[in-house]
Amino acid sequence: MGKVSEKKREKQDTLFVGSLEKGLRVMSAFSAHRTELGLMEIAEITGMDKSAAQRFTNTLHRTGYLEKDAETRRFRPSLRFLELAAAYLWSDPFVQLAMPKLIEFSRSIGERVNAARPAGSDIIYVIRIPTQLTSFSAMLIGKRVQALSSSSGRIIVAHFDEERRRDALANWPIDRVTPKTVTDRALLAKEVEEAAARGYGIAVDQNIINEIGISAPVFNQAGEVAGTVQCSVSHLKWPLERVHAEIAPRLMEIANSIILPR
Amino acid sequence: MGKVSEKKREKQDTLFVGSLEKGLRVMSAFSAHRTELGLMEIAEITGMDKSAAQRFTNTLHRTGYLEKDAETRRFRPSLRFLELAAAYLWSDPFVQLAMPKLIEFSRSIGERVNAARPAGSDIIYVIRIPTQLTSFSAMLIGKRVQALSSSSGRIIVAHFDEERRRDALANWPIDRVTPKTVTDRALLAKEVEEAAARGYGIAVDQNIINEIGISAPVFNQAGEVAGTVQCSVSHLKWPLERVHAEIAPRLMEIANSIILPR
DNA sequence: TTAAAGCGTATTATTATATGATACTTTGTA
DNA sequence: TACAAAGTATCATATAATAATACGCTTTAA
Repeated sequence: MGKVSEKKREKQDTLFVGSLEKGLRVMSAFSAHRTELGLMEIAEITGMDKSAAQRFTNTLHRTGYLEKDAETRRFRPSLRFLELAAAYLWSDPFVQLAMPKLIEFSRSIGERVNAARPAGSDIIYVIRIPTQLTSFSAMLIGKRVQALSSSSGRIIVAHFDEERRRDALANWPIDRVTPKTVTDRALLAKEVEEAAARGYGIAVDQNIINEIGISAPVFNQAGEVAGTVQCSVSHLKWPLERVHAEIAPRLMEIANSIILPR
Repeated sequence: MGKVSEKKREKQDTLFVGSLEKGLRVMSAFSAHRTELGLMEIAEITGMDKSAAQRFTNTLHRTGYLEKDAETRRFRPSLRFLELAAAYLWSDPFVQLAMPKLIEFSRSIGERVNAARPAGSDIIYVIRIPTQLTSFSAMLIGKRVQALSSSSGRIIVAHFDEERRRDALANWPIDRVTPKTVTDRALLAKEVEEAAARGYGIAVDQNIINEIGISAPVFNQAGEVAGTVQCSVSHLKWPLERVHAEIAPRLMEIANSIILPR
């Protein structure tokens, strides 16, 4: 049913090129858990028939966006995917402004430092400066994390107006990631309130055990949180008091020094 | 003329979806120097007429791949571009294997450490661990650099067989980037020979003044250079003797410890 | 060793879908 | 204020994408 009306809308709109959308769907079929896909898998994931998968897959291969293993005939993303990332990074003033300050901070603090952007009910990391060994995913640029389980997401929501905040707290997904991930929405509301009061977000053991995340907000001219600068430290090395006393103020200072255009 | 035969080939091949290719062309219109584009600019860059640019642009916008400034009506890459990068990074075993070792190395040496992959006559950076402030472009993942002007490219070419090496040295582009960029192909051949003899690549002042790049090769099962691990240091801080004595051996050790599949 | 199933590849007729010309609207500038 | 340039909307047409079908190869089970 949804599919029918969707098709109808597309059909009526001659400014929407369905083939492009399908090709993009093939590209985004690849992810952390789908690093290498065969034709039939792609067909299944994208909801296309074999022929369609064949065509788009072939086109992406010929244009250099997909690698094809000659033996297994399976596809993988190519370096072109990374080049697109470079184009994004050049276009984002937040990244350009934050980068030098975060490098400096990372040098002085010796801990992992990141920057993120809100993306719906998630955040996406746009800068990652690894200094300590952790899980691979904690070093990945472009990684998507559910907002409510991250320090960044919490300070973002904390600056929403009443209505949006209520909506986010009621409806945004909160899947359990670690045994300590807070999934109780009332508790989460408390966390967000505290973040609002403090001015920065905190997340303890939410995505990785023994990890504390601290996030300070960067505002755009409209006064919304357009991004966050973040630091991740080990609980064992950094008791909460020291986090509040030594890390948070410096992150806030960095965040405040970043003035975004428009 | 080339265009005609190209068109013909595409026309005959029903497995090639031209609309997708055009959409991709729009996406890749964005780059370091084209961070924000209007409709007409996109039309010009991609060689499309206004209508085509309108359709693809609109489709990319509606699917969330392009941001559109409501006031200026200009387009910019969206975070989706970064998500694709994450998919690539997950899929590349070299990145996964190299990452922890390079973080460790970066911590101990305190200098910028990178990894790159060959891409035609260029290399593309797949890992960047910034520790010292430099130009923004030197911190960018996905950044493309002409191979012959980089330490990584030189050690890659050094491991080519006779014929490919000759071809690369004769035909690959060598645009001047800094006043000291080596553009003399005979000199470049010397550099590559020396790299072959040493086992690692060196590039002094080639992309950034006062910068020394050092690259060690990582081989795949077929014995080709599939990637490089690299370190960038300041000439002022690191005289060449120390680079050879202290950095190169450690990079070689790291490179040798990375065993790529297939 | 053979049969069967599953996957990737190739070819085709059909028409849905992308196309590009044109006209309209808005924006910015002389 | 008027003109030019950029963005937006509409539409008839045929190109170019489609999905069905058939083929060949590899893997697994009988």
